[in-house]
Amino acid sequence: MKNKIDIQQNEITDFSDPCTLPCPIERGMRIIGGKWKGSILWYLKDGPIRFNELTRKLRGASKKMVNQRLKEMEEMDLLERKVLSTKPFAVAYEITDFGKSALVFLEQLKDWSLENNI
Amino acid sequence: MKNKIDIQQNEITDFSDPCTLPCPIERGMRIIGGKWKGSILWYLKDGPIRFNELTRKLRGASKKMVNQRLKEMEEMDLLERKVLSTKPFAVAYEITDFGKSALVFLEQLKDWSLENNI
DNA sequence: AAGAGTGGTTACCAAAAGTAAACTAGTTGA
DNA sequence: TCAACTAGTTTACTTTTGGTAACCACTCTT
Repeated sequence: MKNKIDIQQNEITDFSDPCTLPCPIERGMRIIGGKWKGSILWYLKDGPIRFNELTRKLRGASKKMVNQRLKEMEEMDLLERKVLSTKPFAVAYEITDFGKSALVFLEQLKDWSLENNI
Repeated sequence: MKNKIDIQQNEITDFSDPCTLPCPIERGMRIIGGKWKGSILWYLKDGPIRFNELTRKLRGASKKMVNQRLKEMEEMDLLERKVLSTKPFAVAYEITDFGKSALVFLEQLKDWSLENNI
């Protein structure tokens, strides 16, 4: 995870960097709000999932996309990539504690979606 | 707001249309998750705001962007555009009940951001 | 009359994001 | 040996997004 820059204390205002955005909602959205990110985290909540399985669940997303998102989310410490020493080898993606902390509000988003027929 | 298509009952799977996405989290994200949308709604929660004021608050967003987002959000019934008959004329943007219903989880997102130093 | 503020619109351009399809390389079962 | 599955990577292409800057009509202040 990138270091946060305290925008109260200095004048760095590079708005292309999510960490310098003034609004915490905006900063949060840049972490969790990307295309597919929320869904991926949601699918991971019940246990590790393997790459192809995840791609199938996220119907409509290409392999490249899924892989890109997974890499980003691993860098942000939302999930972990684990290579299983099975034969043939497999890779499982597992949610981290930080990732789990985001589930609270993803659950609310899900409820909001369903309640409002979105 | 677009009509929801019941994906349980038919086989329409146009994934470019948010409404046909299988995951409610993904559908919700397409409504509220865009760049600046969350912040705009958050700034509107304490009362109507005028265009230029909003643009100034959203430091880093261009007039064009703000206007685009406002139009989208008006179409989605998240907010209302009201022309005030003052001289010179002014425009105020006001949050709707539907918009207010999203504030619950935006608040959670804000807390999550602050708790995790995002 | 000039300058600033209101709320935008427009044109142009660059960069980012997303897509399908082919390809890799190793393993396994028929 | 061949097809299929694992987890991707690469390519080539199209689409979307976003940014700057100029412009507009109107009004108010100086």
